[in-house]
Amino acid sequence: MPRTKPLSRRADVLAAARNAFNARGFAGARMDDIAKAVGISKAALYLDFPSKQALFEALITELIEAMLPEAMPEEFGDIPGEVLLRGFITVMTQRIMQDDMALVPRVIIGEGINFPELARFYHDHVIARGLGAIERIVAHGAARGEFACGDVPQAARTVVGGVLLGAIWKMVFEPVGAAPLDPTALARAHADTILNGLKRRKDAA
Amino acid sequence: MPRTKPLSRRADVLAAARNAFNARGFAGARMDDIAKAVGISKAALYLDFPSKQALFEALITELIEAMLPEAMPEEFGDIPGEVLLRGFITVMTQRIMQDDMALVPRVIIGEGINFPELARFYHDHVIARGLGAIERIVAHGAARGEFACGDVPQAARTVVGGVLLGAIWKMVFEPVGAAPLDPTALARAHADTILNGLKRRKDAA
DNA sequence: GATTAATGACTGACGCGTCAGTTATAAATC
DNA sequence: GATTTATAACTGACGCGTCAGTCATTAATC
Repeated sequence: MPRTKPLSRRADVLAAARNAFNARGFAGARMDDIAKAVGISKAALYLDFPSKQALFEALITELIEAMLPEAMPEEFGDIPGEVLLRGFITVMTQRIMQDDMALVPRVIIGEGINFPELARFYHDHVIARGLGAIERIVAHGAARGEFACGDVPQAARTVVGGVLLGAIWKMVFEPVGAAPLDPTALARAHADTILNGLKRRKDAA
Repeated sequence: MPRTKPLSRRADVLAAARNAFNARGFAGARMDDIAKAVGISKAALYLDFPSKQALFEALITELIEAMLPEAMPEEFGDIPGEVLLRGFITVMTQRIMQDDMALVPRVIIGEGINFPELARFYHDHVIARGLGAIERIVAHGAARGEFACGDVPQAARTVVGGVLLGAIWKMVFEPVGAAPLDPTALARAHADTILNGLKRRKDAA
């Protein structure tokens, strides 16, 4: 009927797809429902996306790209490692627990077997880059004499693990009754634990 | 009177189901394939399990129950908190990264939306109990003057997060090319980071 | 009237679950 | 121990609903 297609429609479709895949998973989501949510027919979806899988991959890829950390500076200069690490944890936590982003890790974990390219993409662009950034921060702190760390790569995994658990908590356990986690409080406490450790310090904190 | 069915068959079916759900997810797994793997007809499956969903739920529930930690002692006595925590992290990591167990967290995360009872069951019996045990250990260490911790519940999440990341790494990222993680090394380094923190200690470690 | 956006109706494939019918075995009977 | 009977275990084939993807057609615009 109408001839001009609104430029915003691709975004509308992706938003509806996000809701559908979020609520039912890839297999459970129906193209008809996505179309209905946008207010168009299912056939019109296929004018924008060649298949359900393509729509899903486009959605997740765009979400991942929107979540990517901006490039970190080459040199950290005089900034203390503690400041850098706290900042990184805070930003990462806030980003990954944002309402419209938290589904990404869950989807990657849940559907990664059926969509290995997505899992690899997420690993290469989010996980590996996040780990790399943390490793650089820790190395920077060690060079300044602030930090002492035996296994930097694994310490970076400890950092990422706590953040990831925040997203999983929000998406998997809160819906079934677990107490909500506040991203800010989580980030601060997580950073505290990782920086100071559990063992009592006889030196000044 | 009638012919008797082998007692081991239920276990065979569950093993085949584990392979199928592991490889293709709930929606992707086919009852026919599971039956074929066991060497019986699909209809025979329905003599043991009333539906695909029931089979899936039985499998995951039994896996969770097999993974449950034995009850912890009421009192920790004179055992140092560091020893308890290292031991707990090691056991937890080894258990969750075992070949036939690692699919459980992935499945809970991935299909939890469609199976809220399973998500709740896993939360209540694995996550909450694990967190509780860690909190008790940390509180024990704090009472002995070994530990100092501002936010015990969140510190427990930092511990669990690193372990969970190990399982996710193994199930999601290793299949797409990431370097394998050794559970023992992971557990030790994770415990090191959490106990000592990244900041250099002026006191003796 | 040519072109393009859009759709409702349709199809093909797939896979869960079912059922009428068969087979194997244990017990009862001779 | 041979024969019959009873019955649980098992199967092949198929019904049925669902849903991704297609197509003939309509309507708007130029």
